[in-house]
Amino acid sequence: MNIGQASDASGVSAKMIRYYESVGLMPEAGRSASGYRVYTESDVHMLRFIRRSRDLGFALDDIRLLLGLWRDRSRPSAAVKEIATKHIDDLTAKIAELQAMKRTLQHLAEACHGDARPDCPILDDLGGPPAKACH
Amino acid sequence: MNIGQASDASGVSAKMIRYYESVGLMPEAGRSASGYRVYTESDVHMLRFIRRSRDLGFALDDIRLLLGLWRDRSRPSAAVKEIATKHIDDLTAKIAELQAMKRTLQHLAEACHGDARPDCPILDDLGGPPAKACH
DNA sequence: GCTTGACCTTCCCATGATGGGAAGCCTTAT
DNA sequence: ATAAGGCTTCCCATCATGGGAAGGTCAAGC
Repeated sequence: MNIGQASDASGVSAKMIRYYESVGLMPEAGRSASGYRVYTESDVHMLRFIRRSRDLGFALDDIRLLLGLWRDRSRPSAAVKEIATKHIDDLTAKIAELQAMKRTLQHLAEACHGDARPDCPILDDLGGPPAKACH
Repeated sequence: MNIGQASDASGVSAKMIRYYESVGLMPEAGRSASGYRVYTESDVHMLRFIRRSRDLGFALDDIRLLLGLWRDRSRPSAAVKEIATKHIDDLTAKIAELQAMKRTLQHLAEACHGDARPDCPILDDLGGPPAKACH
């Protein structure tokens, strides 16, 4: 199968398939006589694994580890869970950060008339003292 | 005031101050006889505005607009509120995306023993069919 | 005056994951 | 045989930030 078919079958763009190969996430693909990359069902399976991992927000470095554990059929599940738990913690922190931004902005936006008048608590806050908005 | 002092006073790194100038977010700074950038209190004020805006997650392009409105003392507050509201919507979408990842990962992690045994629902999901985890 | 250390300058490179596009070769169907 | 579409590599761009090198400047102490 050529890269286009592997892309369609896995949901990973051809561009990304080449990139994953270049950074060692995928093994070097076989080549046809004319130099085209050739993929097997097993490769497509691995690409789907990567795709799903990316969809869950794992970084490529994490996926590298996860792929290693996936291949190692005697891995301890604790090793996998550890990576996942760490990622959950990262997500939790990121979510909290974004929610804090959102909360502050909502307070400011609520206080802003949003009409033709120029006075604006949002700009007042941005330009004002480094005091934190209350909540 | 030199760039180091402006950095300390604004909380924006010297590296970033130069960058903001290079992309036109800050006006070109004045220069001393020897070529050092020279900053005024007003510049520091603008840098703090940028800093605060970044802390709230605004992109530099948005900050460019916000700075324009800040300077324009006859702006309609609606213009400011529109930018803020759009950003709140972006944050809301991003938060939802991360929460969906987190939820799925939590279900998977709960189902994983996390011990020395090799069977692992997390890897099963990643390597399995593209079916969605239930919730 | 001269040295030293802290500061400043510009320039290049790296990040992370992805896409765009060009120039050129290969394959397949008409 | 020709055209269309797929493949190759290579370079560039994103977005905001930091690291670091090579070299000029300033201020303080001797």
